[in-house]
Amino acid sequence: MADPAKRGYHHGDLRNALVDAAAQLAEEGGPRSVTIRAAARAAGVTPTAAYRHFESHEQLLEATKEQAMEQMATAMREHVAALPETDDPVRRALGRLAAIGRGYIYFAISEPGLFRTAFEQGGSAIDGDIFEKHDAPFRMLVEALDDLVEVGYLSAAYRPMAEITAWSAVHGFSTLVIDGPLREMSQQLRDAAMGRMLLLLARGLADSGVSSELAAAVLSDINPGEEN
Amino acid sequence: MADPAKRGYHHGDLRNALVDAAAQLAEEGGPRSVTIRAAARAAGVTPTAAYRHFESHEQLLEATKEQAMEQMATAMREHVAALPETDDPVRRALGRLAAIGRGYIYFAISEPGLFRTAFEQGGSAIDGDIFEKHDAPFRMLVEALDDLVEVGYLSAAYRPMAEITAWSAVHGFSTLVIDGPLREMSQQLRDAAMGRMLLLLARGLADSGVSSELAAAVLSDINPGEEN
DNA sequence: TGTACATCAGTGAACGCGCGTTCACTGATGTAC
DNA sequence: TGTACATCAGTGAACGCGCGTTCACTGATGTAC
Repeated sequence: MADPAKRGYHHGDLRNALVDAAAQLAEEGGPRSVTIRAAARAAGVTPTAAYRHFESHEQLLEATKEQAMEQMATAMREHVAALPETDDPVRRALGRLAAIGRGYIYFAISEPGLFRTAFEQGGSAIDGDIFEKHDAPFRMLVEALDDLVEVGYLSAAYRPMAEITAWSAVHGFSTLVIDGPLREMSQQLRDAAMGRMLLLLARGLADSGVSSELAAAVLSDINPGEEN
Repeated sequence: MADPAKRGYHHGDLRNALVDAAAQLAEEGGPRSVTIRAAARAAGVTPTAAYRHFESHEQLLEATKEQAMEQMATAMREHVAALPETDDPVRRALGRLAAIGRGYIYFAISEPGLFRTAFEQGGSAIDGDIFEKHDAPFRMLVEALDDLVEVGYLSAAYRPMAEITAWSAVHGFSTLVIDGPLREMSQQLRDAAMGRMLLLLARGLADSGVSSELAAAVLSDINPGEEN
């Protein structure tokens, strides 16, 4: 029954097959391409069959969004994991923040269809209290910022809502680059712009006692050109 | 012939009427709602008639985007114009940058459909050289940053590509708030978050010689609660 | 000032498309005995 | 181990929808004489 190789009249794992197909569609054509009919077609099944597993088109899209978000979180974690080791806790914390940002941006650039799908209007909101941090990528960001405080780089006075600023900058950069007016930038210029942005962000977060040369040093430490 | 009140068999100003109708549709339902048929319907005309003025649906959408962008530029200019006068050139320049950002964000919040339409995939790109600054809102930003250098707040070393950082932060904030996970934030929290973001941005841009208290002072000068 | 006529800006009907969704159905599966 | 049968997961045909676009057309406009 749980044998995925088995394909007969009963599919066995149609729900997952539909979501995978939908993610594939999203990857190629963004959220607009995610339709019940197309997903069913790709899964080799009648459109009606999809209604055994999803009540409506909206539910399929919702599931696809979640999958896209998971793929994004995975990509980000890989960036963090690839960070070179260091004994300096400030460098480590700052490097981690930058890696999170770069992971986010590179995912958007390499998988624009999935990125757009993940943030299509009406995803899960961070409701009411911002501290109910339930999304994986968001949680990573929160932890990185907490780390920066612990380590003495970010003063407690500037900590509140810092995740929103960091997130806004990185998210805005991503969307301007994939959909917006920065679309036709060369990769070289784009990487440079990203570096400047992460640097200004790090400077904005730095405690007054911290030299801004530190941020510049840490950020230039990490070679940004190895990806995509 | 140019009498707009005249409505007979010949409309007289159908192209503009169609774009206006399309903008109205965009305002209500975003770019997806902009269709030739719906615009023609709203203008009281047959779909076919639209083809006298636009070659395709895509052209109508393009014209609608431009209109949305113009409305946005107007809203931003109003924010800048409403700035209190001051003799301190640094305060003036910094205040102007913040007003531009607030204008951008408030437009997105009060006219999300138009905002989404303006930035729908495939707008006019800032091609090749970033210094071909042909978009009105973008030009405002460039000028504000140039001002900040002239006035001694932003050092020349951090000037290059600073517009991208500023734009990214403000744009990202806007989209996260209208479409993304910050959708359900209270207005109060949202305004506070925006204030923090503009403050961190101003700190990131500040020359090392400039006290970060200045940025805080300038930004809190401007009462952010009067709008929307 | 009047008229013939080219041009222009609309109409109305129709096409094919892919979509979401519903209906009555049927073949496959697994379980009770 | 075999069988009857309920349940489950599909099929296939059909619906109505709004869309972009094209066709042959016609009424209104403006201009040359």
